[in-house]
Amino acid sequence: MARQARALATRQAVLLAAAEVFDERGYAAATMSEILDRAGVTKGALYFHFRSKEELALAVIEGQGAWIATWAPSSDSPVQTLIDLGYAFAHALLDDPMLRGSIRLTIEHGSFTQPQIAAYQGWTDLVHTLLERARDAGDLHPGIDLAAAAAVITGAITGIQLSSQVLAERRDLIKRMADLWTLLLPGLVQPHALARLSVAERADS
Amino acid sequence: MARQARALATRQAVLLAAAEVFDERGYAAATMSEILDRAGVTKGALYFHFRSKEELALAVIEGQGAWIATWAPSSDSPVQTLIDLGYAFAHALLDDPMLRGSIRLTIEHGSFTQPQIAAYQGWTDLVHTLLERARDAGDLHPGIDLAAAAAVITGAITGIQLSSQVLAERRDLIKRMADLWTLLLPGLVQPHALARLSVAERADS
DNA sequence: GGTAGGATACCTACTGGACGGTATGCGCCC
DNA sequence: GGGCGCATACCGTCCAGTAGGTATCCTACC
Repeated sequence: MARQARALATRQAVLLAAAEVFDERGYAAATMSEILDRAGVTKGALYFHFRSKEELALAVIEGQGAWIATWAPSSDSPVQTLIDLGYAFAHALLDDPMLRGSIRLTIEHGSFTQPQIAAYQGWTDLVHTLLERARDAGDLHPGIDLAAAAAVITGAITGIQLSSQVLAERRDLIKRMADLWTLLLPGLVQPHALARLSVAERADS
Repeated sequence: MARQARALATRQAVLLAAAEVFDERGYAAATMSEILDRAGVTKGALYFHFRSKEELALAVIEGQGAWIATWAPSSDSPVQTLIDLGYAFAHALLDDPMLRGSIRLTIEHGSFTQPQIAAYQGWTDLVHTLLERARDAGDLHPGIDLAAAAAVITGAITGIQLSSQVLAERRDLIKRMADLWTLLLPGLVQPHALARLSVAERADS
């Protein structure tokens, strides 16, 4: 697997361009030509690295896994970490074309079905783990169904992000995220824990 | 505008088939041929009623407006009505292909941008109105930002529905809706009002 | 350290098919 | 009998993917 540095660079260029185009047009409406142009690469180069349009899309979707993998807890408090995760995700959506394309492809449950489920599951698992820690810390209301709460939270964030994109090109995404936590947290965490949380975005990571 | 009955029938057949195909494949991946086949109609008939693929899609999106227009409040309590609206929407998503296609097209912020915003806005306005009534009835926490809450609720329902579709083909949609209300309501309504609500689906409409 | 030779990385031109849309014609209801 | 409603055949375009060639790099042997 001793690849050349140049090869890795073009591969990355293709991935980035593909993520951008997929994000803007969606899978079916995206054309290889536009990806080619934007990457500054020829067809031969692209099809050397990716055997088909679908394989390219799958590689873009994989970007989510990479993002999750590099993410690190930001606080001792699990719930605060969950809130911060939401904001980190929001900022990544605003800044990182790779994640944007990945998210759009995931949301478009289209021809390829399996990997989307994996991507969704990755987020839900992450949230679920944080909720478990919060429960063990005694921060949550007793009797909360963690799996249900994790599914609702990931689903809600998905929808918030989507509606913010359609209605305002994500300009109000951060505010919408704050609004979501304001509404959700009272049903999730106990008052004593709620008092210690910063619902608005915090200064540090 | 005295149209023939037959014409209206084929127009409806085309709309229904289009909604189904758009729902299953998305706008770009949907082909006119498949819509034609499923509607049992020829190209000439379709293009007599709709001048282009885009115009057909817009007509499908309009189905949402029709659904909202026919919907009627189910309870004296505004919040209960809001909850019931969520379940009614969920059932319509499970049963009504027209609404399904319309929702998918709305979610796919694609080539045509304007009407999606209108569709989103229709839902948000409806929720906003119900929240206003709830506030006037003294059911909500004081100081709640109604516009923000309306945006979060519609966004969250959008996302719940979407993740339920991707992960479980909407099989757990009703449960997810119940989970959402369980989490959301404590942050929205005051305890005395919460006690009177039925979060789970009710027997009547 | 120079070069043979194979593998890696990339380029260009092309193809086959599908797709949205149109032109034209024809029967049937009012 | 005229226009509404539909049928059929056709067209130009565009797109994913491929064929086949070329350049660039790495390794190894002398």
